[in-house]
Amino acid sequence: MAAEEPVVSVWTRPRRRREQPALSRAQIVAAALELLDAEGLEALSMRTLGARLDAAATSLYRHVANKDELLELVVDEVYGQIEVPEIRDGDWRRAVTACAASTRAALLRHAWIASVLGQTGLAYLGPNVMRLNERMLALFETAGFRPAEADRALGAVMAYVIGTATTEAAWLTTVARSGRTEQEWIDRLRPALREATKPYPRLHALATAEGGDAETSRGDGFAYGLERMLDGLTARLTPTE
Amino acid sequence: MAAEEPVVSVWTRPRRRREQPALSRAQIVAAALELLDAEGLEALSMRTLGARLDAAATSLYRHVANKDELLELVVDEVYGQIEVPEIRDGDWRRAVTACAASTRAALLRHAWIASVLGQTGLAYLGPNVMRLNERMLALFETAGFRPAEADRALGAVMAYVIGTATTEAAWLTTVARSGRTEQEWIDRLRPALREATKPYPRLHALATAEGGDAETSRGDGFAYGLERMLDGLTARLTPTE
DNA sequence: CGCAAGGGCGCACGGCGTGCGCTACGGTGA
DNA sequence: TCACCGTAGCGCACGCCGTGCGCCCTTGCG
Repeated sequence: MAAEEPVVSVWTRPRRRREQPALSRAQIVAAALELLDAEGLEALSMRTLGARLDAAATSLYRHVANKDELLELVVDEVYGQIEVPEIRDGDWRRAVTACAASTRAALLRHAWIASVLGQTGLAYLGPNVMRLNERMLALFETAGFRPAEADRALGAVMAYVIGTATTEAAWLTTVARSGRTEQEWIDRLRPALREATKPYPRLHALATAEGGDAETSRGDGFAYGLERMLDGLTARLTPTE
Repeated sequence: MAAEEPVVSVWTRPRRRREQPALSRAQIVAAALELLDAEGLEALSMRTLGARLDAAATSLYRHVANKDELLELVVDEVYGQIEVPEIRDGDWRRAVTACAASTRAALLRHAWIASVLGQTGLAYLGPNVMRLNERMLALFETAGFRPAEADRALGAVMAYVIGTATTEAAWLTTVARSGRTEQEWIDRLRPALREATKPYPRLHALATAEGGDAETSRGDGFAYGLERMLDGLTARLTPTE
């Protein structure tokens, strides 16, 4: 990583091609994403990011206005990883469920994003976010919702997914900082939890109950709430009376 | 605010009373909350907070381990503002709806919290969070859910509320930074939005449609999703067949 | 072959969180 | 009454951070 001998002859000097200016926005965003995934949000500084790219921190500012803008770009990159399947056999629930799972997976794969969503929200106009929203909207309209309600329905599902994933991501970040596996961390936390929940009988009962595998338990919880939300939305499409 | 003449005689020197040690954890948390509400997350530094309390930054560390811990305390304080009503006439939906509205209101009243939830989540053991969870759990159990499912149901509703409120809070933070009212900001943004959504017919239609009052529209969206979630949960209590 | 454009960088500024060790105050036992 | 000691408050300093400024060198163009 350290720079080589500074003495370089004219012949060995690396020639920088202007067509590939050694630094590009795409490269910077990719490196930032990699660093964030590997070391978390607080590890991302313009200096360390520059070092990863063999560049000075200030060089980045030729390609990115500031750190906040860089984060917006990285977030949009993550949204680009979310898949929206086509509806098969008119089964829109299956499609929405798959899309929700893909979103949750993307957010958990990049758990640092939970801290960033509170700043950017989804209000900005990144191309991947727009494309994603358009496709999801199409999905709900195909399911039978009129445009205005499709928007509401999409918002409801996404709010649930984001709420779940945000909470999970925060938890996973805490676990990761502890340097242990999720199960180890839980086992280690359990005595304190049992003690702390003593004044609260219902929480205490839950804390005492056996939990099974932590990861699948989280997945089940996510699926449960999503099912309920979809049940409620389905009822809007097929009035029972 | 500036310190007075440094020359003080023995007689005029202010006497510090040990019974009220000039600084207390509660005071610090209260001042931090005030500062966060007034100026946002990035305005909170240990130095400025100290200045607000006529104290040096490092003095705060006698009462608080570090800034992260301080934030946890403030978050718990906010959760203390959430009200959980009793169930009247067996109408648990009304109670849950009121509780959800109270939660949303608290989160929007302190919009900076959206950025912090991604770090702390709800996994920590603050007394107000515990009390709140216990009472909400009781609410769902009274509604008829068996304990394990009551936990899931509560988690689902809270995830939705947090997801909505987080997104709204991020939006409100952006608006606040612009120094304009929400409506002004929307009107100003609309041309850019219309332009950006051109390649996406469905988004474009939504962007072009008249919106009515922004704040009530947000409230309606929140109510819509919550209703759907509660519909889905209700179905679990009263199997149709 | 000279020149303008612009990418990369060294430097510096002001601000951050926080560890360390000193000071002085006030309650306590002799 | 007085010496003592636990502890709140603070000044200083360290190593980070984001980022503005102005210089230099490369490069493609006329």
